[in-house]
Amino acid sequence: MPRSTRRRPALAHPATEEIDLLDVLHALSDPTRMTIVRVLRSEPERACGTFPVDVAPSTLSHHFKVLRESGLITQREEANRRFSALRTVDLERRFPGLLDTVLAAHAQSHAHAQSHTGADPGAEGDAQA
Amino acid sequence: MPRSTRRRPALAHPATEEIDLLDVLHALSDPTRMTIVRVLRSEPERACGTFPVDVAPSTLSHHFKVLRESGLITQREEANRRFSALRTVDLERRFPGLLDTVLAAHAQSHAHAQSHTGADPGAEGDAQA
DNA sequence: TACGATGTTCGACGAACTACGAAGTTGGTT
DNA sequence: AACCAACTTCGTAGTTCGTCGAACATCGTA
Repeated sequence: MPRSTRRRPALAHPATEEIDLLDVLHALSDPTRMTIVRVLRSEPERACGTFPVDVAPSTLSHHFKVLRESGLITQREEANRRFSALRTVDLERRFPGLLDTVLAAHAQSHAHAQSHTGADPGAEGDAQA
Repeated sequence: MPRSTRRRPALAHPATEEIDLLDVLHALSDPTRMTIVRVLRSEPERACGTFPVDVAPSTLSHHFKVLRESGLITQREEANRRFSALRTVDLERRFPGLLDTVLAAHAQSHAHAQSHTGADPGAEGDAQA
């Protein structure tokens, strides 16, 4: 008999004060993970399998682990699904303005020669970086 | 006889519009390189060998190459010295506020339980990250 | 000319990273 | 119970990364 209601080892998240900047920057420097973070910024939470990225489930699982251990996201289990959410409040507290600035930079980075069209897909439509 | 005054291959730098955010984030995610960038923020330029980092010359050279190719720094040759400088203007244009925010975050990241001492070395004194 | 100082380039090596498939776990459904 | 769906963990292949030492290039100087 299990000794508690949670069967899984319980997901490890760093405390807010323990979030390391270099870990965060490294986590964000991967295209797949950047896509995940961008999608997560426009939604409160989302199940792992529903992200517009094109990698195998096991690979995706790895990326979520990196994001979680860097402190960028939280993961919550519900039934056999795992929902991820950005730690916006914690991140804002730890590194004020960082997330906004980086994501704005990424958005601009992808506004090629079409800045006048005003067609910002905003995390929708464009998978990967 | 050399066909021009520059004997070396001439250093390659990405154009401002070509600076890639993920490359920048990756470049900044290394402790040694972050130290270099921090030092460079408080000075207009500096010779390679004068940075407070503890790695072999060849390793340092590698890090400078990564920083240069990511678009974070420029390098200028003078005699047998190579001076590096942050591309603050270009970076501000490409990714407004990014450098300031990241460096502020890093400074905060290292203000442990001593924020009241006012002893912020500010790129001086603490080698590495 | 010879030497020393400053940096770079060239392998090399181990560690870390990204990726995948196979197998396992958990929970809902038939 | 059998099955499917959603993920994770494990093992592994291939690549990239950070590091170093050895050798090389350039410039100023003894």
